[in-house]
Amino acid sequence: MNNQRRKKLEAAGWRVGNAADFLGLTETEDAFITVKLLLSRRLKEERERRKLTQKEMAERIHLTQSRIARMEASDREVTIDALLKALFATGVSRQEVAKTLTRAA
Amino acid sequence: MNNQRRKKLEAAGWRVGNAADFLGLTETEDAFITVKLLLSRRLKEERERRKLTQKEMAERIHLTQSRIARMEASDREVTIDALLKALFATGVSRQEVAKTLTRAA
DNA sequence: TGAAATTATGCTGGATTCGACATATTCTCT
DNA sequence: AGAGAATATGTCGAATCCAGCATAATTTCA
Repeated sequence: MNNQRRKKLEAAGWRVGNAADFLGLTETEDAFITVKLLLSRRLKEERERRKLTQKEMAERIHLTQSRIARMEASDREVTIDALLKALFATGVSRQEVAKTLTRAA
Repeated sequence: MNNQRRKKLEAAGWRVGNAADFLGLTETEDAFITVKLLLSRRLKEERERRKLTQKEMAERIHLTQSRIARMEASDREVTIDALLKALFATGVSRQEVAKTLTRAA
């Protein structure tokens, strides 16, 4: 199992090594997790582009460092709602978000 | 206040007639609600294009009619996560979702 | 008009997520 | 290696969301 897939499964709440390897993800789950992954990556890119630490980023958009960390990790408990709010608060436009979603998984 | 704005405010949990008219929404809130509105519209369009009732639609993607109704209404309690899952379950692709987000608010 | 179908809204208990803080782990230098 | 910065993870109470069911309101059409 490659690393990309491993991360995707873990984000979905799977523990690598269980039945997911055999069952696979449904297309719906796959598309959903991909969106989440793309948005979390974009959030991290935005932060790095601005050369900010997670702490600094958090302060600017009124969150905590831990929350930013989990968002960037595309953690299970993080919703797409939360990611979008963070991206918009960071100044990313709706059009840019749309473009991000077209990226290859 | 036009109808578009009224719906947007109500979706955000405002009761029309309160201070929102004077304060306005922040840009972040506005972008977020707009995304939600565009996705809920798309969901309704998909259903109507297939000439399905909410009940039929609900059965196909394993939800209830009331849930579909609230999603299409862009109800406050409905998350973007839920809307995306419904859209993907309906067969809309990630690329199509992205395109939907570029529509005019 | 009025019955049937369709859509919208009220409610509730259980599950999930959020924000916040503490602490652990990893990374980056010298 | 070791200090300090940066990032990741554990936990918890409060807030929010979800599924499901009942019922109200609206629409359709004979």
